[in-house]
Amino acid sequence: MPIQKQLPVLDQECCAPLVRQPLGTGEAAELARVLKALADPVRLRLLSLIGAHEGGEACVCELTGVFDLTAPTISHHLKVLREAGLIDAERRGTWVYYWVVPVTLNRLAGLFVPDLAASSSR
Amino acid sequence: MPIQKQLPVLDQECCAPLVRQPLGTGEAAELARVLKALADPVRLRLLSLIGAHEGGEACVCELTGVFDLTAPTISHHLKVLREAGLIDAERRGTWVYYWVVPVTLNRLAGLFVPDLAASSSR
DNA sequence: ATACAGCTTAGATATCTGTCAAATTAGAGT
DNA sequence: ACTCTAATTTGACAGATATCTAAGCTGTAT
Repeated sequence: MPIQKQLPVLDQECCAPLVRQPLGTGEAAELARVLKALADPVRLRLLSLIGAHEGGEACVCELTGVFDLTAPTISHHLKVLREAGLIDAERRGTWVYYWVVPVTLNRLAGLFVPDLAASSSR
Repeated sequence: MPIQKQLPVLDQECCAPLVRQPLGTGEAAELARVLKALADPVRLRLLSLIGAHEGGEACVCELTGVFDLTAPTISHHLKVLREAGLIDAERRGTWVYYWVVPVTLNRLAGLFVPDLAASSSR
């Protein structure tokens, strides 16, 4: 009975969970909220810059220069990412530091990849 | 030299690629385009319904009833998903059938999970 | 042919969103 | 106290978006 054993394995490893089981209304609303925060070129790059930055965090002053945008605009995008739970921030003296919240990113990952149960940090 | 061997492994398996290396401007723009298509509760559910439907495809007539929206609105959302390359469609007689394009979904998956090189179908 | 059902397109509208300039807050260092 | 720098908030505005109604298109069946 090799077939019976093969199917369950495929069931776990194949295909994005998103397209394996219909998403509920509530789930969809919540996920859309987070995806919407991510679905912007500037915010994608901001998140990426913050996450990839040395120490896993970045000061706003290190982010503004990268873009051809004013400080208020960057601040706005950071706020959107923050309210979506994708990043968090803390003021330390003169500067404000931002870092990525792994849990929220992993929730999105769970849409595309099965079995990501307890992913590691960062 | 166990450390030298361990680091490269972590480098491959840990953390979303998105937050490991800064995203380029072009990449970010392209990804944002696809994410924006996905970042809507109705479209998330549509994609999920289509993908999870028997045979991997669904007729529009099977989708409209699920939502409290008019047919033109559903049609609009399907068009957005289609133009993002997330789904494709074909008319067969009276009905139009939609199915998920795995390649595009996998490109998104690659943001969150490393090493997803050649993922399987659907 | 005519009518009907499935689906899309076109046009209209209210809401949301990205951006900037100006004003505001918060801390550091004279 | 004052000033300078870092960052956010506010207000305004142009452009995008989600939704609807009405109209159009494309097959099937009578």
